[in-house]
Amino acid sequence: MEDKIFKEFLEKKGLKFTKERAAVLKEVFSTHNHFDPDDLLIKMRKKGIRVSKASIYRTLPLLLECGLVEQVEKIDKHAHYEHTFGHGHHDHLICTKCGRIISLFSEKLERLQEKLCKKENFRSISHTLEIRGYCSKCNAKLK
Amino acid sequence: MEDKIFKEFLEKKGLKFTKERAAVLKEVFSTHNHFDPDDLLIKMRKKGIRVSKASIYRTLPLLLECGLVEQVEKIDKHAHYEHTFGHGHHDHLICTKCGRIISLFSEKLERLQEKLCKKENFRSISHTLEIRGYCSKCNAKLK
DNA sequence: TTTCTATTGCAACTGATTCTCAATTACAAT
DNA sequence: ATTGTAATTGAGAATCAGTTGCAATAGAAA
Ligand SMILES: [Mn+2]
Ligand SMILES: [Mn+2]
Ligand SMILES: [Zn+2]
Ligand SMILES: [Zn+2]
Repeated sequence: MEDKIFKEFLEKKGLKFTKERAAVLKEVFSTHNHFDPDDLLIKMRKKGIRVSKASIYRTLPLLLECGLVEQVEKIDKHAHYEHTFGHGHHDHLICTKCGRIISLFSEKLERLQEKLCKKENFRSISHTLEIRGYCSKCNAKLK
Repeated sequence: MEDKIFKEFLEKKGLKFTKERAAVLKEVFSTHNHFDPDDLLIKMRKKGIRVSKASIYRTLPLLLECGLVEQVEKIDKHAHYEHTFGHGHHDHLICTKCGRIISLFSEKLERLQEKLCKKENFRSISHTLEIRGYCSKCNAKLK
C-alpha cells in the first residue's frame, strides 16, 4: 500500500507521517489521471480538507523521491504529475489538438533504449518519452 | 542557409526580417551547444549587440515554428533550446551528475516509435526522448 | 509626404514555485 | 505530566522565467 511505502520512506529520513502529508498522498492516489499542484489544492479545498499550498509543494518532491509519483508532460509552464504505484513505467502520446494523453508501454522499445545506452557506456536511471501529434479522433476531424 | 529559411518564413507570415531578429538568429547559430534565453541575452550583450529580453523571447517561438530550433531538456525550471538546422533530429542522454549531454540517434528506435504510434492510430509530429543517468566518466568515479 | 502596420525597448505584470518566519506540534527524555 | 528539541505548518513575501501593454520608431506602400 502506498501509505506504508510513504510512511517507511519518511521514517527512514527522520520525517513524520503527518496528517497533511497523508492527505496529499491520499488525494494523489484518488485518481489515475495526471494532475498539477493546483488541481490538487482545489480538489482538496472542495472536499473541505485544509492544507496549504506550501504543504502540497513540499510533499510532492517527497513523493517523487520515494518513487510513488513521477513528473510528466514538461510541455506546459507548470509541472504535471502522475502517481506510479500500481502502474508500471510508461511513455506518453500527447495530442496537441485536444490534449488527450495516451499511455504507451513497449518492452521492445525499453530494451532497445537500454541497448543504445550500453553502446554509449551510459547507465540509464530513468527516461521520458513524449510523442506529440494528433490522436485518432483529431486526426479524423482534420480530413 | 538558415537566414534564407527564416527570412522566407517571416515573409510568408507578413513579418519582417529585422536586424534584431537577424541578430538573435545569428547568435543561436553561433554555437552547437544547448542554450537558454538568458544565455543568449548575456552573450549578445557581451558582444555589444543591443537587443531586449522581450525581443529574444519574441523571436524564439518564431524560430521554433519554422523548425530552425527545438526545445530540449525539459528537466530544469526554464526552457532550453538548440538549433537543429544542419543537424538531424536526435535524442539526448543527460548525465544527472556532471550535466553532460550526449546526442543519440537510432534509425531503428525512430522506426519502432513510429510503429507503436501507428498501432494507436496516432499521427506523430514530433517527440522528445530524454534518458537520465550517469555518463561513462561519472559512472566510473562512482565505483 | 502621408498613412499604415509591424516592431522595438522598457517597465509593469503574471503565474508557478520557493522561501521566510513565527506559531504549532510530535515525541522522546526526563 | 513536563520539558526540550527538532520537524512541521500556514500565510504571505520573494523569486524567477516568461509575457504583455504601451508609447516611440521604422519601414513599406500609397
Ligand atoms: Mn519508456
Ligand atoms: Mn501517464
Ligand atoms: Zn486529440
Ligand atoms: Zn557525467
